[in-house]
Amino acid sequence: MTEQNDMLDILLNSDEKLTEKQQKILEAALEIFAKKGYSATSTSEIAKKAGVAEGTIFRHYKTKKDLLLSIIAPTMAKLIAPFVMRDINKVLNTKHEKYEDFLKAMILNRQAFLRENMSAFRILIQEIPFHPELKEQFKEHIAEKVFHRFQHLVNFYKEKGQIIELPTEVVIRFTASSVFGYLLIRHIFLPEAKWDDEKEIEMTVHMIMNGIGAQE
Amino acid sequence: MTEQNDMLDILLNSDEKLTEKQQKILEAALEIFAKKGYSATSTSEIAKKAGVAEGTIFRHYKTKKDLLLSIIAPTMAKLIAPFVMRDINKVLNTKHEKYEDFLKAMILNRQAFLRENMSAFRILIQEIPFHPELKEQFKEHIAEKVFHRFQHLVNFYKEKGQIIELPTEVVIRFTASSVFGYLLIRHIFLPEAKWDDEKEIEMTVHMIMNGIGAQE
Amino acid sequence: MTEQNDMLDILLNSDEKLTEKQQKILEAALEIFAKKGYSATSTSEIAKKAGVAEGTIFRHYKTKKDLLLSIIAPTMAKLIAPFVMRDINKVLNTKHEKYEDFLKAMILNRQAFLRENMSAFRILIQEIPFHPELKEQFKEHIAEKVFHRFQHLVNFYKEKGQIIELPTEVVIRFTASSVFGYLLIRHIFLPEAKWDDEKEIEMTVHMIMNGIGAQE
Amino acid sequence: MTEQNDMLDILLNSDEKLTEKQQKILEAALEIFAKKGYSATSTSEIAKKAGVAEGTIFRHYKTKKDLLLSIIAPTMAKLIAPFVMRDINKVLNTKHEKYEDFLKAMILNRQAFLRENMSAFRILIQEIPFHPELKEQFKEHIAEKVFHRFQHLVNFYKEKGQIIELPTEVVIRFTASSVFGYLLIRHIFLPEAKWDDEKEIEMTVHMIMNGIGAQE
DNA sequence: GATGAATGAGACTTCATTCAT
DNA sequence: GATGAATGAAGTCTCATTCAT
Repeated sequence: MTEQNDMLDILLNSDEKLTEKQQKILEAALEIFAKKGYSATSTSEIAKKAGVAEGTIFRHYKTKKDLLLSIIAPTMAKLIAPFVMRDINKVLNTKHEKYEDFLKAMILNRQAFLRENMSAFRILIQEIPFHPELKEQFKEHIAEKVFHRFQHLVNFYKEKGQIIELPTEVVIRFTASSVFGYLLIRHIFLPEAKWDDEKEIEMTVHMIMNGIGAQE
Repeated sequence: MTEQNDMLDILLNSDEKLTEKQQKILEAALEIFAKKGYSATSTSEIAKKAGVAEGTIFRHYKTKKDLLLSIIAPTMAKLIAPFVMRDINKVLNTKHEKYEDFLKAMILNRQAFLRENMSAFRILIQEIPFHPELKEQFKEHIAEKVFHRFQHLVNFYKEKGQIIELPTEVVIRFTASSVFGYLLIRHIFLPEAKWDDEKEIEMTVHMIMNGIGAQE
Repeated sequence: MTEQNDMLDILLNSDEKLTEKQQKILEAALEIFAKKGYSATSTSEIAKKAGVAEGTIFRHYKTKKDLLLSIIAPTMAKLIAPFVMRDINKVLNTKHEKYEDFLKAMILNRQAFLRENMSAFRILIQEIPFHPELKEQFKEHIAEKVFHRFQHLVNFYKEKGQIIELPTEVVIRFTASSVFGYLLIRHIFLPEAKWDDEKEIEMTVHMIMNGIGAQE
Repeated sequence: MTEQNDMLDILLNSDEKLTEKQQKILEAALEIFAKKGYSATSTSEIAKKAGVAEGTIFRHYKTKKDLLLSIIAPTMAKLIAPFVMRDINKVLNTKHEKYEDFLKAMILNRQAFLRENMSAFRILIQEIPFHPELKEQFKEHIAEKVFHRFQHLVNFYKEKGQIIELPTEVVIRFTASSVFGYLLIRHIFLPEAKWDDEKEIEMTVHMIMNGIGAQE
């Protein structure tokens, strides 16, 4: 309960109550962190791009790291929101009769999120390796929750006879790999190529289902 | 020819002709770069860990970036070596009757490499996003070569009727995602877990083959 | 016009709008550069003498060279100011009936300047040989302008029959050599000797006039 | 006596007994010191240009400063040689009936020297201001000797009635200024211009003689 | 709340010099 | 005699952060 409320807090509070300057700072940091990495970015550079004085940054964020967290924390939360908040966003719930349909819905939903949060997402995956606290936080609060939810889901579809008898974690890993593989290539490595998203997702889900689906 | 010789040069020259101190420097840099990232690592820290004077680093590597490249360049080369040097390493060649067998051989081969070059590999994937020249170099010299080789391979097995009629790049993406997904989780995210590699690879290849294999 | 305004800008802006610390830095740099030369002077030494943190220097002057230029540029400008700004400073204009009078006025005027800007002048002549851009700037923007003005002046007095028929540039070189010779020995080589400036200038001008003056 | 022998030593020893490497080092240092100044020149740069190892420099010259002195000391000596060694080089002796002839001979003689020792001469005048010992050495051992010799000369011609009644030091300063003025412009400031040396010297001497010569 | 001058620690790098080979 | 790897002090410059205005 409390945790979910924490999450809600983060989700609802972020992007609100922000001074215009604060907004500018966040935007500038977002852009530069994503491009050059946290360590290689100087606060003076952020200040310049944000059009504020150097001191102003530290009025709103006690330290440079604080600024990083102000970007990463809400992004983490939003990234996994659909998997955690069961009553709010029903898009990904077990309403779907088929694992296939669930996958499609999930990919579309998260792809939409990615599209609007590319920079923040980049920062998230680029910085996590360098900040043990972030890594820990990610594992404990994020990865495991999503993983558990997925376990339930996969088991659910297994019982329905839609997924073959492989260890659940293997199924999850395979599914996740295929999905992330597509999303990363699509949005990070070759974002400027022309993509027929619908068809690509279709094929991806198709291969996944072939890979782990039970013969009907 | 020349390109292959370049590659050979890099592969054979590296790790040789190195002063003892130089070796120490490389090892120290390798370790710290991997853990904290290039930008967050100071040359004084490297010097201390290597047990040399800070000036000594710059006798061997003109700049800090030079030191980074001295680690990354050979790693890139070795990483893709089996895909590029057709006559030397036959492990991955089309001698394999089945795509399945090829996949297994490749995974085992590259997994062995990863095991011995984890730190360098981490640095490679962690730093590429922050260094446009590296990114470019990676795309042009590395990714495309490997990709082309894979195209030939996949087409070869397609003609043999072992792979279903999906766009070649989709097949490659799917295969690569599944394989990298396994390797990353296995070696980067959860390296300390106990893994039955043989079985995991077995299952991974199995799922891939289900996903894209033609029904016999 | 524009050029004259540039010059005016430099002349009027310099020494104004300066922080107290900035002023201190300039003074310290001035003194040490003059004594030890630009290259042999360290920024830490300047900081210490100026009583500021070393970082403060670089807040005001992007580089050490910048600091040098902040000293040299205005000095160059002021040095030749009377020769360039015809309407402002009439001291050296052709109001003088005789070349002799013009010379005396000029020497006195520039000697006063030198007295108050010895260090900067030293730096100017000591550093120009080592900085090609300065040399170029000096030649193009300074030397030529002054030279042209002198050509007009000498021609003017030639037409008046006060100067014998030698090539104008030879007359200028001779005059300049004699004047600079006096000023350098007086202020640079033997500044601590006792000088009767009025008499020395009298004799110098006398010799110059004998050297190039027409017999009346 | 001893002093003259010292001088002789320097003159005769220099350029002899030099290893090939040593010669190379001297040449390299000469060139770079002249261009960039002593302080801004690194020993490694000299080593590179000389084609020797860094250590080799310090085998021959205990310190970098030693290397500088090895260039400057003989140059100083040679520069004033004709004024000091009365019996060896008679070119500039009082054999000349007229001050005018003496001047011409002297200018030609020293101009020849300058032409062959430009770099060393540049270093001499560029570095003296920054090295108090050099300045002292120059004043005591060089300037004064030459000055005294000149005093005798000027007095000699004064007595002959060839020079007007001005203080001897004024005459010397005026003569020296005119001569150096010519030589500096000719060889340092505008060396690439086309010069009719004979005519220029003619005019220069002419002006000097007008300036200080007695009417016959 | 916002500014930007000031800071001092520490970043990368260069340097003159030494010394084992 | 020559080398060049090694050094550590010192060089220039950047940085995150503070604080008086």
